[in-house]
Amino acid sequence: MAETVRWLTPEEQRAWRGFVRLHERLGGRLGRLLQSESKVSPADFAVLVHLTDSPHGRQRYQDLARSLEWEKSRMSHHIARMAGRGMVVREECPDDGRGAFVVITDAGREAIEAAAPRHVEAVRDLFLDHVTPAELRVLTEISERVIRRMDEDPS
Amino acid sequence: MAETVRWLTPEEQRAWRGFVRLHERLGGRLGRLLQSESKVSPADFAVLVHLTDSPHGRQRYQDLARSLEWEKSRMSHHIARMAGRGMVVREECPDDGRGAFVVITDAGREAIEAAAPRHVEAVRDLFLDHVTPAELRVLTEISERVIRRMDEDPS
DNA sequence: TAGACACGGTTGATACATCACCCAATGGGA
DNA sequence: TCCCATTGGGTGATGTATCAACCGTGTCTA
Repeated sequence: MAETVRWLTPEEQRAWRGFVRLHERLGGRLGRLLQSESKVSPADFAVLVHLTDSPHGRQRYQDLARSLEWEKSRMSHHIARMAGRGMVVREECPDDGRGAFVVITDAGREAIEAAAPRHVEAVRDLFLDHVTPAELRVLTEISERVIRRMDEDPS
Repeated sequence: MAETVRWLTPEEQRAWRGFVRLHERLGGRLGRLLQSESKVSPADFAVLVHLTDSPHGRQRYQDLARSLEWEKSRMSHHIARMAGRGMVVREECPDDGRGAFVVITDAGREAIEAAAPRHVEAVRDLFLDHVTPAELRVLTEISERVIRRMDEDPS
């Protein structure tokens, strides 16, 4: 079995390593920047973005988890910590006795509004400004195609 | 200041989110696969790959940290855990009283040789097989260009 | 040759992710 | 109507990442 492995060609190897490293570095910098300048971690940021995108700044735990592709356990722990820092609150759901909402607070809105401009600027400085529109289209297409494949085949 | 932010255009937004999500999903799957089938975490895997690439399967902590872009602290903690599991050993450095080597063990070699084929196969199945050679070249170029920029400007 | 400073690595505290379970509410059949 | 599988969420243990502070060793220079 091990003898039939199709190892990566040099170009494939280079592409794959480059891709992995790109994300590592980019993610690292953006994360550090967010955290150092605004007391909002990348995870916090993602949660807050989704909440501000939702009506009344509220979402069910599960829906949030699905759109962030987090496990419910992670969501639960993380929201608890964020609630502890006053950025969100947990709210019971009257319709469904089991369910719960997570709702953004004023402090949460302030936090993300403070963090967003620097974040967007950094995404530009570090990434978008160095990619041509044509390349960007290729990247978008690759990403969406591969993600679609993974959706179809939950392995 | 907040008024002068160049927010992302819809295409940029789509590209950026796609890129971020692509890595999240791909990384998640590959990591889970690695861990579930071989008792080697993605971090372990990276360390072992670098060690097998080095003469005598040994490298200085710092060198390893630099090429993986880890902090020395992370390296220290992680190697300690890997040593606990018998995949590597720590070795004093005679030339430099401060320094130390990390050396792969036979068990470490077995572990990575067991894990690599499945990993490569998954990288293909999930990613490379869905990207054309031309797209792959674009991706490589983007990655290397952006990484180069970050090297030049350590912000 | 004595400081002073840089380097290589370690440690402990804290935050975070994941896993394996748990629990209660729900909703569909038999 | 009862039963039971499913769903929405929570919990605690464990492994991992990050930060800051630390320590001994090496190196440079006054």
